[in-house]
Amino acid sequence: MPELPEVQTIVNDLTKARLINVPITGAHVFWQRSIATGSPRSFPGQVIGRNFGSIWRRGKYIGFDFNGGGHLLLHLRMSGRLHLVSAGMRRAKHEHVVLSFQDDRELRLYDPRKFGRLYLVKDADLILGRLGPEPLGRTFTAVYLKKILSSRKRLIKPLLLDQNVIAGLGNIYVDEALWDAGIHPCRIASSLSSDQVHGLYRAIRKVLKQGIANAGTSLGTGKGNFHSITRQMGSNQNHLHVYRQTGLPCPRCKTPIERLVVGQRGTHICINCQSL
DNA sequence: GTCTATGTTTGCGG
DNA sequence: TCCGCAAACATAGA
Repeated sequence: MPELPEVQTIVNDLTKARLINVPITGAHVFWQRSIATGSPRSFPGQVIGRNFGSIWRRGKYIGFDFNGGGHLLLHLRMSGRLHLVSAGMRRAKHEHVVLSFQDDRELRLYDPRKFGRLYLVKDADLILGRLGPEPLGRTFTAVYLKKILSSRKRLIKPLLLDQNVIAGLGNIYVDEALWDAGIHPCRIASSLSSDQVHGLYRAIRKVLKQGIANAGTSLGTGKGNFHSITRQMGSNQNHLHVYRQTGLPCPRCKTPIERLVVGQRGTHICINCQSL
């Protein structure tokens, strides 16, 4: 579920919440498989008494650096969220891991589908080492994108979703970027013209920046939506051009948006703007 | 009630 | 290398 803009929104809110340097006084694991490294039973002992020195994002991972060394990494996968609540709050259904802080706040991993994972590691590269560049970072340039695409025979959409090529794109923002650049998701990556690669490069950065500016995309109506740590919803769902807009007119040419499946993922396109 | 889709990643077999 | 599929799960929506 959370892609780069949603994860960045969470990290921004965690930063504002001033959790840095607040000692961890308790840790409880209610769903063992949420802890992906070591034994879940040893998890509390490894974090209690420690505190975070910084909180950051890499791809779709949230990173917590411990003062004194070591990292706690979190991937929210499909349905994971973080809740920051006061310690007195009754534990809600699906809150599977709880970190308690000395100032009576608790950070809780809420994850109905239980795919989210916490990693406790000495070396973050163990988990993040294979990720591609940050699409909003300095190493992600149009030249890099052109080089990557020119050697690949895969379809452009599954390639953009590959975290080892670019870190952080997911289904929503790939559909939006391809529409913005006027590229069909089934184009062979190496077949894009130089102009199309440049357009795609700009589109990727544009849709991600817009997603962050809007504090993420919160789809649907129920409590399953994306929201940040204080349950604040994002507003980017009001600015989508094709994603889940099936049947609605294309904002550029009014052709109805169509839904298809590409690489087993629901895909939304304007067949007029994104011809094959 | 039943069926299907779901924003992610990994690992398998071909 | 690449692709398709299944699995890890629960819930919303048709």
